[in-house]
Amino acid sequence: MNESQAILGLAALAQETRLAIVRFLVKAGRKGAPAGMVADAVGASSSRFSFHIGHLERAGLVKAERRSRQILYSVDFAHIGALLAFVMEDCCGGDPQVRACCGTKSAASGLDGE
Amino acid sequence: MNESQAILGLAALAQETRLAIVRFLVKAGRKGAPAGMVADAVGASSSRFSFHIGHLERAGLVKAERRSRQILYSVDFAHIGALLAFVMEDCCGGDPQVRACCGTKSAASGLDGE
DNA sequence: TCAATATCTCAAGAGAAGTTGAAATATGAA
DNA sequence: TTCATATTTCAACTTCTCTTGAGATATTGA
Repeated sequence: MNESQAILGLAALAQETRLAIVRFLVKAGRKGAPAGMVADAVGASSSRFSFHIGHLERAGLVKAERRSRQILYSVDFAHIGALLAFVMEDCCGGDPQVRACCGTKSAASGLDGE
Repeated sequence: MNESQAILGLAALAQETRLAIVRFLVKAGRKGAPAGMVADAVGASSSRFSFHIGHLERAGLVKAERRSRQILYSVDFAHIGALLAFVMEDCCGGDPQVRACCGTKSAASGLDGE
């Protein structure tokens, strides 16, 4: 993960429709979900979905695999992890307060407990 | 941290000049650095710098404090932490592979050891 | 081959983002 | 007040992003 890859990844996540796609695909897990189902779930037309999933794919955040006439999309969890690691380490210098938020279930953000 | 705040934050980081500003301010630490020094460091004109730092400030990633005729900018580490936590928990469902990248010094990204 | 299904690509337009240089504002010193 | 310093705001421009609808491509089955 270098700087331009990170910028691509951050820009890919910084959009409502694309964030919704990622969220849905995360729920779908490693096996992924077909394009049409994801497009429906996020309320996007086929061309709009294609535009955004292409963005996510170019950024490396999702992977595609053709299964007969469908295309299954799935999240590349390792890539998202590497993106977060880049922001935390390379850009924030591994600052303890930043790391604290992620290390153990959103400790510093006060979202939830275990 | 809600979704629109997160999108603002991600978009703020997804730009070369702004990422350079954040990096420099992270090095400057809690006490921050004056606008002119940061602008110089990242090679931006005063108006260009002002445009981008305004973006970062609106996103909540940096804070400003006037010190006589200078304005000191500093990173809001807690806010960046909350942003990363949002992506990890709320958007990636706290997936173990994503969390592994950040929990213990970029384990899964293979960047460095302790 | 023909039709149906699933998805992608293209072109056009609206709107947002980024750059530039000039002018405005705020602060402090002579 | 006048000047110098530090920073922001504005207007004009170019470029990028997003949306829409129409048409193209790929796959399967009759």
